Amino acid sequence: MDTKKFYITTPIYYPSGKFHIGTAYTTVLADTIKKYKMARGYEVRLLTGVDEHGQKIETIAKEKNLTPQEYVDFMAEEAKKLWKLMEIDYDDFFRTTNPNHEKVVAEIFDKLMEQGDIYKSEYEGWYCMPCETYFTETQLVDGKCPDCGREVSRMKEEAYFFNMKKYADRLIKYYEENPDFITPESRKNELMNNFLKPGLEDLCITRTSFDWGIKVKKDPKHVIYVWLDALTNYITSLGYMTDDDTLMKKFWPADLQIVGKDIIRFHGIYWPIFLMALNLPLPKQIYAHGFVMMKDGRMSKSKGNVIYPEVLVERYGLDATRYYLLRELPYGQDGTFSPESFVERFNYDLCNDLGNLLNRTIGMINKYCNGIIPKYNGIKNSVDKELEEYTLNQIKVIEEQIDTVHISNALAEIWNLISRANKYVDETSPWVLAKSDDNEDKEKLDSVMYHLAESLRKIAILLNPFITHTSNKMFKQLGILDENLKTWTSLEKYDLINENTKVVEKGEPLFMRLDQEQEIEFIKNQMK
RNA sequence: CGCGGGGUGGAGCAGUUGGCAGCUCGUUGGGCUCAUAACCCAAAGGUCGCAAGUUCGAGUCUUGCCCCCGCAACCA
Repeated sequence: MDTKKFYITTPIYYPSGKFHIGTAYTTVLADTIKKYKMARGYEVRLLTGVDEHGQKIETIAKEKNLTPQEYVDFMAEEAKKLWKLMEIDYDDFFRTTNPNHEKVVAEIFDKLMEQGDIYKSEYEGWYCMPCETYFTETQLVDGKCPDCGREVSRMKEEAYFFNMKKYADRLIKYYEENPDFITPESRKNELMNNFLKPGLEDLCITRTSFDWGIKVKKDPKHVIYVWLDALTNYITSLGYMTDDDTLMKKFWPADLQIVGKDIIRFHGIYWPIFLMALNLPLPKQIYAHGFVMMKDGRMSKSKGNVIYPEVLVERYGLDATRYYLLRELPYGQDGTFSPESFVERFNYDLCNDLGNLLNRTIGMINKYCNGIIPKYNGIKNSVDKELEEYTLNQIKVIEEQIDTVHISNALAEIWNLISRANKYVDETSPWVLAKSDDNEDKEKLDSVMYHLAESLRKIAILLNPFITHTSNKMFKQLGILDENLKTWTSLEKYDLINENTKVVEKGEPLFMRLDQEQEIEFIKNQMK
């Protein structure tokens, strides 16, 4: 029996500056799905990395008095540091300056050239001399360079083009036959209506105006321009067109490629067409997420409203940061970051609902049961059955949400489960049962304590892919050490907790309540 | 008539195939005391952007209009 595989990718990020919270979001999202799939028994491969070539990198490096290579070496380390801080469990950190990648991309270029998919022509556009950059008509601001505001001139240069038109019909058909290929659906419609239906234009894939990139072998004054270079990382990472393509055979096609909505066009159109040209299967699903917005619009340094992930992780912990990001961005849409909502989610969701549920449960098991979780004794309270049924149903709901990448909804559903358990405490009033000498009440009390402990065990399993540290702390406080009780498959059962499972005597709060005003002020001061 | 998204109680949002308008926070009142002054219940509060239409019935479909945001091709 071969294990089920799952290949998930993030984009390779362009290291033109410090990585911000949006980049962290994409990566945390992918990492969470990886952890979930692993819990469900898949062999998962997660790819992330950096896209290191291009004019902009060349320019920035020059400004810093570094060679482009020195600059990207530095930035690659920065990215790795951040992913280490955020405990991203990637399997390959891909860099487009990888010599093997450079070699294969050049070979792919030749292959496509021979096939007749690439042809030589002329690229024409508005050129800004000082910036050494081409712009399209629509990019210009008042007919001037959008970067420096100076005059631009109409220029032509020799360039290679990819024949997109040839594949357009095939791609349209593929969209129609695979409704879940591009998600959310609104993005698919956007691509279909704006680009595919009106007819694709051929894509310029080389430049001669800069040097930092992969050269065309037979025409080395041409540098392969971003997309053919960057997109192919998803397969060169797997050893495509090398002596050892074991990984390629095993993991391609990708199961889920996560991208930001800004680059969906490239992933939804050019990438599949490149794959068709290479006669490779297309990824099963591409998901475009929204942006982390600020109250006053997009994050930008000029607005001084940028928040960096390190700040949040260092002060509030990794789990709070991951939870916030994953919870705050709705499916396929933008979400808003605000200091207020960060502190609120921390206090209400993490401290009050989750942390307090664990704390009160541990407290009661110590007070009423000498710290031992009672043995499962079936349905004793009128609401036991309802709680069990609700829980089992919620698990299905949550799985479905994660499977369809509705991560925020999945967390909301987990919190419904937490709320249900808090309500259960009130419904059963264990403190009343504890005062009774009646034997039946004693059994009822045992049942309540078991059900609470079991609910928390399940919640810890469900939360594990999202906030692993918290999940592990929960297991520890509950005295659940047996790995078999931490597996996803163990969610099906209700009576697994062993006799003589001893909870900790004094439960440490999972999250300490924040001073609202003080912390909002703190976060505001960190925004630049 | 470029395309897409959005306009729902004070704030932020859900609302699948049309069928009594929901959630979180806030407000007000109550309950409980196991717990991190946490938890639970209840109430108040909405002409669902505007107008017309289809229908027994529309936030949900059609048409027109008004606002906000993003994209518009070789800019990651």
